Amino acid sequence: MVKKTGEASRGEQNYDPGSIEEKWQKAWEKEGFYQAKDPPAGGDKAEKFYVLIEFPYPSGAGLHVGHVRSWSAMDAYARKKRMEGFNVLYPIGWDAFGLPAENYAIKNKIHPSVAVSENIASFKRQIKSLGLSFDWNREVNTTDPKYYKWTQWIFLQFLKKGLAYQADVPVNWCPSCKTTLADEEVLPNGTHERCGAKTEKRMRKQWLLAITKYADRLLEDLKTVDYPEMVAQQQVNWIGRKEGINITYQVLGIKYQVECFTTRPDTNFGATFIVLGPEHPFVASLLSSKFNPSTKLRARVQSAKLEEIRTYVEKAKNKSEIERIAEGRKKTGVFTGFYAVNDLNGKKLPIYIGDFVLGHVGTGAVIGVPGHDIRDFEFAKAMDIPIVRVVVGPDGDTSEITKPEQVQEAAGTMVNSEFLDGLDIMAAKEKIMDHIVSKGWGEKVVSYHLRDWVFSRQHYWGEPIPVVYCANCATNKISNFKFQISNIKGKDYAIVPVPEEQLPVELPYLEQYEPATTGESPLATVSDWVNVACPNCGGKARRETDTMPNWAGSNWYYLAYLFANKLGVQSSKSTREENIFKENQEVISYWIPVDIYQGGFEHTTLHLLYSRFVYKFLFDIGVAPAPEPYAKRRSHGIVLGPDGRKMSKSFGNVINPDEIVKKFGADTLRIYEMFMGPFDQTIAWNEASVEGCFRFLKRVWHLGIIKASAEKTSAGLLQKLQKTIKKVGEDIEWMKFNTAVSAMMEFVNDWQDDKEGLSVQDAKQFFLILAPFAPHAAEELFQRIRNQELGIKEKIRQPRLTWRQPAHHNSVHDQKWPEFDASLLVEKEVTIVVQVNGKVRDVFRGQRSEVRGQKTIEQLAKESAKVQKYLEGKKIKKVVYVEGKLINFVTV
RNA sequence: GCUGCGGUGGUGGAAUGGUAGACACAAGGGCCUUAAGAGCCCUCGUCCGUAAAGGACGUGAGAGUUCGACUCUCUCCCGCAGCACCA
Repeated sequence: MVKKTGEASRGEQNYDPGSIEEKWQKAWEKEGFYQAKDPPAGGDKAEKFYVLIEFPYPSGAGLHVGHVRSWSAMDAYARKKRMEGFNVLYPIGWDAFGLPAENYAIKNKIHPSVAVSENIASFKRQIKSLGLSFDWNREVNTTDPKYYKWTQWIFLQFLKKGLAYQADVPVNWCPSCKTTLADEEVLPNGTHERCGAKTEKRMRKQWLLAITKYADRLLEDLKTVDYPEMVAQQQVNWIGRKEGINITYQVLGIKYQVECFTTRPDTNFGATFIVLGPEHPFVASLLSSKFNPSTKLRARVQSAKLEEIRTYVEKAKNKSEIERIAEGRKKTGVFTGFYAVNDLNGKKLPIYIGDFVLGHVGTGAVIGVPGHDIRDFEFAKAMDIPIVRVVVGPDGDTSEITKPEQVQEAAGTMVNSEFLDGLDIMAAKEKIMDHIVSKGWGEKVVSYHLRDWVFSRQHYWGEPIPVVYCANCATNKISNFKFQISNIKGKDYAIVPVPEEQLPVELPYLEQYEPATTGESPLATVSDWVNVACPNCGGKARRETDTMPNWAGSNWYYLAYLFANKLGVQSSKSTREENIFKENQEVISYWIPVDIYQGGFEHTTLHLLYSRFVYKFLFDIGVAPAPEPYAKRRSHGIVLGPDGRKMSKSFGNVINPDEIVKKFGADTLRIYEMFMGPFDQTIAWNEASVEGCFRFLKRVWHLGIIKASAEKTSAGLLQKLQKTIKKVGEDIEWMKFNTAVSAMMEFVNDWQDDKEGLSVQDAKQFFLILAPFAPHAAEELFQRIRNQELGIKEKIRQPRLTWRQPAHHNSVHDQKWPEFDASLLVEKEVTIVVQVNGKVRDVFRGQRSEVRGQKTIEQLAKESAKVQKYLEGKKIKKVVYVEGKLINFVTV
């Protein structure tokens, strides 16, 4: 834009974010202003502060205003911490492996590696236009071989410790696309999100990480960290620790025992049946051709009966999610013909198969106590099994249980239970557990909802799992053989880890990266990559073709930032064993734990739990310094479209941050996103309100130029300034960004109303507290006022900015966070509320020195006609007086 | 069903036991302007009262604790999120 000289000065009076924001962004970047300092050997004692945001997945859709919301807020937080003198680390990187990138690539016919680097470039440009104080020097990218070398290394450590293992697990299979699917690709109705075909479950050998081994610690250590209640509770539920007992029941007539897990052994005298899940091993052996019941039993298990069982089990196993939901909680089942015996009372318990019993929960077999468990009740009703009452609830009902609402699940007193009678259920539980254990009928166990983490994907765009399958090693058990064995199509293979010095196992560049129709990863088709010499015996071997899930790279990225520039310095030919974590111990122990980790609620039981697990493992192998990675976790609410719906292309309600920046500037966008509402709450976008924030900045700008040179700030305005400094500081600390902004708005309103305005010194103070929120405007105003100052004193005609060496010492962002003058906070004038029976009847204002003392106030209050009206003819029973605040007359 | 969070003007929200509705948006009116925009000023919970004064009611519903409750306790209703036939 070309301006005539004469207009320049007038032009500069107007707030024009376009003309200042980029200029400052460049200046800050040039100065490396936001680069965190690693602990200097023995020097600098600046306390560290690690602010972490969840690194973005660089999607093709570009930056979302939701990103902006949380990053701006955390940026304000980080900036304030910096101004308080902390050595702040606020890094960013890219979580770029995984399905979304692969799908985006398939859809747009761009290779994922190309798509990712394009998307990163545009994300970067967008992020940089927001003036966020990220330390770009530490950028990491999970798809960079230098990075995933260490993701693979971590996997090998798991393997070494036996915590990575293979098992047959059900996977989602799309019969139409002929590919395995991740859970997130299957819609809740059981169909494939891309093609809409009904998916199936198939068993497949997968890699698993033994997170359940860490369940207790993941649970226990939640007490040592500061997470929002909702997040901590969700993890507790997800881990789902339950103490109970596995009771063994002898099956009558054959040599077989059924184990049932229960948390309610106290009700065991009321047991009338056993139900096995369709996946239970007894069911399988019953149906297998090898099953050969004794002649005596054959009478009971007729082949017709077996057919019935077979049909039921087949049907149950093939039931889709939809069918189960459609059936609701209706119970079905089939009698096996077998009985087991309850050692407690010698009762015969018929054994059923029912699909409400899940194979993976407990022991996959349930002891049925229909009087005291609603599902058991429903099953008993459906199968016509007797119901026995063994607990009397608080309602004292001792009648026969015939209706679901009579089922006594909670608190009560034992009956019909021999030596337990009369006991409270909790006491009974203790007593019977000891009894059963001492008799050898069962053992106390802890069960978890959490299950081991399936760590394989049959997709292209992920970290290759760094192992090799070698048949020779397996058959010949070459030199101190220590490998796990994998049986593939009937043949044994040794699972040979790729030697650490050969990492990374690079993902080969593939033209055809679509999921293969064999159910294998597309990598399986690359024979010159797959076929490899066994690192152990040198013989012919095959690489693992599965890749890691998209969570793998995000498990440790917050550690990678700490030595981002040292990733992959080693030459690939080296034979030296490296351990980048060990080599960077000093840096890691300086920065860890993360002081505040900010991210979405949706990651609570996924990324957040997984990364805690991985970190604990790193701690156990001696490369991480503390038992928990994140000291504090906070989550942000979602930004919805203007229509109150989730932003989505199909609704056409997506707000593009670029457009807001273009129209109003980054500062307005940042302020609005912080002002829109409480940080952890879901809020709909409102463009009109964005304009309000723009108006606020325009006002600040205007006042900063014309009303910031008073000789002395008036007492009233000065006090307001002190209050605002205090409030803004506290609100940032409490992450109440919305009220911090409104406090500044209040102040600016007062500033505007004030005749004289602020003194230069006081105006600077205001720009300091504005700086974390509107970094560009605050910087520009701060520099202008500074130039003005210098100009007056030193007669330097400096048209621009005093950005001199050491440059950033002049920046508003390198000033000390202002302190408020507590003595000025005390209001000279106070308002005393006069209440009669708690209702406000009058209000006094006056000098604090005058309007004080209960006697004085009581006197004043009683003189008020408004108050008299309500006291007339009443006897005052009590007077409540709060100094400087209120007086309340309580009448009879 | 379980767990967690929430319910306050036309709207987003503020108020952590002491004047409910800060701040902002929307709406209405005015000033300025040839006009538009921008900016500035005023009104703005509901009802009664003539506009003022003044009054009554009011934070999902009901009860309780308290001199005093949006705030604490209990019961219920509704909404959101996560988990869910978890034995």
